[in-house]
Amino acid sequence: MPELPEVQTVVNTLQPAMAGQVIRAVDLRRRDIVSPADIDFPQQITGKRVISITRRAKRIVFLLNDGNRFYIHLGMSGHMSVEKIGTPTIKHTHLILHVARQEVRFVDPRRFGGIWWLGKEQPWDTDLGPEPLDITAKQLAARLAKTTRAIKPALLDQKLIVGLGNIYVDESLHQAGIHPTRRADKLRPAEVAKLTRCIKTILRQAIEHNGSSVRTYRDANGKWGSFQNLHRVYHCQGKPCHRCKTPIQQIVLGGRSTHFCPKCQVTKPHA
DNA sequence: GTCCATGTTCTTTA
DNA sequence: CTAAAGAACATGGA
Repeated sequence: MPELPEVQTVVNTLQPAMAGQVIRAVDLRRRDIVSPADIDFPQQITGKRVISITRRAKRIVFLLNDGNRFYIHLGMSGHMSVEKIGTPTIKHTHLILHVARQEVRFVDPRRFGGIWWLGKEQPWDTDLGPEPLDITAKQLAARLAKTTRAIKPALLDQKLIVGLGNIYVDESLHQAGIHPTRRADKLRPAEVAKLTRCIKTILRQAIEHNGSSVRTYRDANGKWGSFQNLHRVYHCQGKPCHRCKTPIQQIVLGGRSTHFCPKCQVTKPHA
């Protein structure tokens, strides 16, 4: 469920429930969702105050008053929910934090997500590329120039740029008029500039609409996002392109379902 | 039963 | 050696 806009929305909805509050009790129902495995996570966070909840890439980062940090990654099926005390738990509820007069829960059926303990160490995100809302066209161009892969799998690579997943790569490439199979290192500077602008526009709009609920995604208050109603290509195969009426196509690229307009998204740069 | 899924990481191949 | 392609992870819904 989670790409940058969805994770940002979850962060935004967790903040009122948790920021400045003490974690009074911790119920970790599956220890194996915490990395590294030898950390006593409940003991580390019980009684600590949550100073801030922020987002880096698709990670939800918690800073505690003792300087320790940890992050939650939602994986494919993870979600957070703020509940009244005693609300019946659903299947696959792995963690319950008792905060103020509420419970903050982490639920993840497929368990691709989890909790990572960071401690107080300074560098912890060196494996991640730059944030898409901050990146310049020049920066993105320099990174794309280093790979011969197709632009779509390149943009999905979190070492190259973070935050984008299958939905927002397809939507961004469509708005930029770039075919997903184009070689990343063969894009022209003007195309990369447009792509950079389109990525930012799409992500900002998606955040305004509280993300895309294409399957089961909801924010921590159980509210659905609405950006799925504004998708131009993702899951729109067969429907007429918004700009040229050509039916949207769906192919498999890099093992991922990929949606694009065969007319608007050119396979070769203009002469 | 089959196929597919908003993600990441490990293994295999070239 | 490196980069890229493919498989794997675990569960549920169509």
